[in-house]
Amino acid sequence: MNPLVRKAKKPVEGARKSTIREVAERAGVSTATVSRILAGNYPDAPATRDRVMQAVKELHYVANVHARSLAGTPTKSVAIIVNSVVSPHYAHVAQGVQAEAAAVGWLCLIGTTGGDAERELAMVQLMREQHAEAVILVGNVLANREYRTRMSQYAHSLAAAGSRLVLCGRQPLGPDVPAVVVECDYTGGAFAATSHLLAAGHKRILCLGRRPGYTTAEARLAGYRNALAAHGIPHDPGLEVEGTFVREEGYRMIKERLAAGPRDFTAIFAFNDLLAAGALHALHENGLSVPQDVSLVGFDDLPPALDIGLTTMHLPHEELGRTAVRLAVEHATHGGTPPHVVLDTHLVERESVRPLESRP
Amino acid sequence: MNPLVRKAKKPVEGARKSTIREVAERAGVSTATVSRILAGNYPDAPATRDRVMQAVKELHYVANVHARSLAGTPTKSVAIIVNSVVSPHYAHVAQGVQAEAAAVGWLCLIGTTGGDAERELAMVQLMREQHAEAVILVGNVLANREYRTRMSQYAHSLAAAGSRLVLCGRQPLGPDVPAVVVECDYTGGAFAATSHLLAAGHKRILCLGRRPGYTTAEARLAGYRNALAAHGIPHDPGLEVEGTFVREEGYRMIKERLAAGPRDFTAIFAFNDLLAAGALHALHENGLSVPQDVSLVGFDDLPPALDIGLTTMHLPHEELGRTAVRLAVEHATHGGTPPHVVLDTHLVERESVRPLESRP
DNA sequence: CGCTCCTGGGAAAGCGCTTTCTCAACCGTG
DNA sequence: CACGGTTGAGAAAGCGCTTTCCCAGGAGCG
Repeated sequence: MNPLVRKAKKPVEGARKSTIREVAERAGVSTATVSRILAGNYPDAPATRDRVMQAVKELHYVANVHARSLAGTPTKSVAIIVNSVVSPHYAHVAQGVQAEAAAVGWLCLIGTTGGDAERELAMVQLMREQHAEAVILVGNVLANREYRTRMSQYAHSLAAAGSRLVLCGRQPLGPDVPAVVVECDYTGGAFAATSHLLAAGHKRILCLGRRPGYTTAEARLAGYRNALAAHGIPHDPGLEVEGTFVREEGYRMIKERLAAGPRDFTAIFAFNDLLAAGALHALHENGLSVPQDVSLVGFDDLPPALDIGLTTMHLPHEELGRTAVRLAVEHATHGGTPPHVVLDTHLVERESVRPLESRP
Repeated sequence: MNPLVRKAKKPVEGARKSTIREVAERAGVSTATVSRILAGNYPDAPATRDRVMQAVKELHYVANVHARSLAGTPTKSVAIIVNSVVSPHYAHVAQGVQAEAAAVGWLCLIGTTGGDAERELAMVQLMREQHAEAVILVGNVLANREYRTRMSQYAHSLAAAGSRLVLCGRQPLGPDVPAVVVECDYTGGAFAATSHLLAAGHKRILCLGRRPGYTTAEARLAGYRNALAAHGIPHDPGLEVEGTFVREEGYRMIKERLAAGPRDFTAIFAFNDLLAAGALHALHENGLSVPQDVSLVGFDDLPPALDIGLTTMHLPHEELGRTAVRLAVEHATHGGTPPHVVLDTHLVERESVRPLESRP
């Protein structure tokens, strides 16, 4: 049933958790009384109350969540599933989710997939078993046919169980799939970033991070192309460099390109800041400086950006996470069609762009 | 009882989770049979098996973890509590924890404290209710008397319940407190970092991040002082700058110091990379460059380090997390005295240190 | 052919809690 | 002093699952 392994092993010592019965006995009352006093929603005599609290303290008693859940006072929780926690974008979203969950007293479960669709599906399944109020999926994934089908199924069964699937920074699965969607305007952002470069007079703009089939990459590429088109610049596929969204790739892309022949671009639009950082490194190694020789724009406005003075598109990462759980909660409470919100992005100007001098 | 709020709200629609009984009825068998077939640990007739699996599929059935836990097949989980997920160090540790947990099929719960001891205690309590196999506490905290007492109590009651408290990158609470400890050799690392600067001929070394009462800061300060002493350099309290471990603070420290008077140091040892990044920024603003004018060493070897070419102490962040859960598991299985391991650190040389020219 | 031995599956007893439902005691009133 | 209205607390019924314990039927044996 469950695709994730579960090894069974016995603890070596007979460690025991104290039960409500033991507390009741020690306090000389019934379990019902203990339960009520702990819940604090019932008239209670101070004397009894004290005795119970005393027993609780002495026994280090904590209620068993599982029993409590079964009996009708479930602990709410929300699950977040990301590629990796170390990637700044995911980390920020996770932070937002965690913060918002904590604010309403919910627990936060977390799982990572390493970018593997198979593991992601398994994680969703696991979280479904946990009866999380919402399962939040963040970011990039290769959205092929089979994946969509399976994920739609999960969305449905999650919804049938009163939970929600939340897609965060990811395109909707389809019109009839009951999934909450919260994303940023990637296409618009990419449009703005590219336009910024175009406004500075750049015409040969390399873009880094093309990745067919991956939703986030495709959205940015679309924005890039739209901007070019809007400025009447012919679109050159040779300027669209393929690769994943990691630092090393940015480095590789530029290194290889500069090694391959004379420089045929005056600016770079990197699809994320990591890529930009890697690219910058490669440029420096080739004696090129930013923005003197090459202008550079990133996407994300995450930690590396500030350190390298990168002009970049700011994304409301943490807000993405917060909104995800807020929306999930609201939707679970009020019902209706699953919301789909698009958060805005804006350009943050630092020191990596300079107008292109028009040569006479 | 529970210090965290729990709001109760009713879902708007009658969303229902299917139960094992419904599956049993649909398949025309008893619940016992369904349970056994799902567990797969019992001889079963293929025909029955197929009927059951069919029903499971049709009903989108997933077992209720809570019921299952109660009935004796608990889902194991491990909880990690950090200041914040966005801080790279915590993120890496969390990644390690998550990965290791996933490897043994455990669930990973996460909570953040924002550096507040009160919230940390509340989180431990919450995780205790969840019956996590281990509660992992990461990093810095103001370890005052009251905090220690309370945390020791939690350690004891966690241990009494067959769980473990794991302190990650934090000093032990005391000899008789049943807590697993895994940390890095901060003092040794700080010693090495400072020695590296000393070996390059620097004698006036500013150190950034003094913070009395905070264990991690104090360990680094001790290493710094030890190194100075080992080289017979008189120890100047005026060179120990106080502040928290964030970028802005590093910037502030250097900015204020340079504004206050002539530069009285030739090198800087920052207690973490964020501080170093901030300091670098301030140096640049003052027309000082690294390593030409000032040598700089950081601590952590986390993302900003690579981008700014920082020579720094490498810490095995992710390994810290992995070890934490591994140790907790082992200790829960085999018992004995709680282990205490210290992981090694090493210097990573980049381009931020240069030998001091001895002026004639 | 009568016996034991497997194999497959049902009944039912909990796991630890919450929550009706019930009831005893006690209060103040007319 | 009898009586309705509080207040405080117990008994017991589940919540959804796992797991003994138990039993029917067929295979294998002497």
